[in-house]
Amino acid sequence: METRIDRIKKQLHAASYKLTPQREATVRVLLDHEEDHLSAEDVYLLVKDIAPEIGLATVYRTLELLTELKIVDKINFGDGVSRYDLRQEGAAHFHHHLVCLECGAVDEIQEDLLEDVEGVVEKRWNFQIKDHRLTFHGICWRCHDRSSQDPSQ
Amino acid sequence: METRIDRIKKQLHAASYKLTPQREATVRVLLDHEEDHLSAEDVYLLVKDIAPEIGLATVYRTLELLTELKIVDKINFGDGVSRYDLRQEGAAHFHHHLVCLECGAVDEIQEDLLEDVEGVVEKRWNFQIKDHRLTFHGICWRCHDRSSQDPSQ
DNA sequence: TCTTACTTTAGAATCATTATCAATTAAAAA
DNA sequence: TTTTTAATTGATAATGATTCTAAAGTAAGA
Repeated sequence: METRIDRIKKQLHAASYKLTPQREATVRVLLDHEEDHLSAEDVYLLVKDIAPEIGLATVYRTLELLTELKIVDKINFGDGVSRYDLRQEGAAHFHHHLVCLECGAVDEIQEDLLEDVEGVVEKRWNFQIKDHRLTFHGICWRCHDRSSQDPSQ
Repeated sequence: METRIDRIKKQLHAASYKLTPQREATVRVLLDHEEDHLSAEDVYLLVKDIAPEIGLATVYRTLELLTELKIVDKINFGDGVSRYDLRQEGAAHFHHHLVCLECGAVDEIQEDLLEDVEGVVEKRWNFQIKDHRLTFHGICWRCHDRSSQDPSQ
């Protein structure tokens, strides 16, 4: 069985990059935290557990490289740090996010939902869409539930 | 006739802030560059033309204040600086952006377009939407035209 | 083995943003 | 009008994320 790492390795080779031990460790961390939205610093700290000799600069370079190859997406929720998010394999577009203003949780929406909107934008603005970023800010279901149970709120 | 500045002044007063000369100069710059997406540094340089004694920190503070009052929106296109964009008066939500990957131009879409999508998200994910950020990355009509005229492309 | 190109590390440098603090200004109270 | 109080500002220092640099390491091909 071909693993996800193998396929990423092929993508790197196709662009004439090597999957060095440092790069592999970084990718593994991203795979192990697919649900999260890690900053470079977060990734660095996690990678150090499996490859203690790695340097922060290498993590930054690797993340940049993976972004270039569209294996990860770099995203910014306005808190001063860039976050890195693995793309679903084969996904044409980046998935969407729900950011809770109350607890700060970030949930993902894998469904596209934007087909119609993109059709309108392409035609009406004559803009050839390659990718998108869509983030909703609001109150997540957890905080919603919490405050409806708690009469003090 | 009540001007836009007057209305902003009222919004500040309602939140018990003053429209100081520095703040007024900053707002004027934003009004005069409504089409642009200025960084704090950009705003600072422009404000200096009409209020040379102003400090960079004050510009940052003013932009933060205006963001808090939802008079401007802070947005990040991934180039390492925050940009500040006046909200349309009375707009419930932030407008969308088209970022050209070729020439870097940023165009605005004032139409909402997301009503249906937001309805789905609110219901299906039980998420109470307060605002959104939507940016499309692709090729703008100008670059599109250019390359269709130029056979070398 | 020799050469070449790629990659890494550690730390310095850079750049945007935020914090500090004394000085200024404006409004409120007397 | 004077006094008091709180808000605001400007200069600059501090912070924190990210990028750059230079020397050393690594791997692959000739």
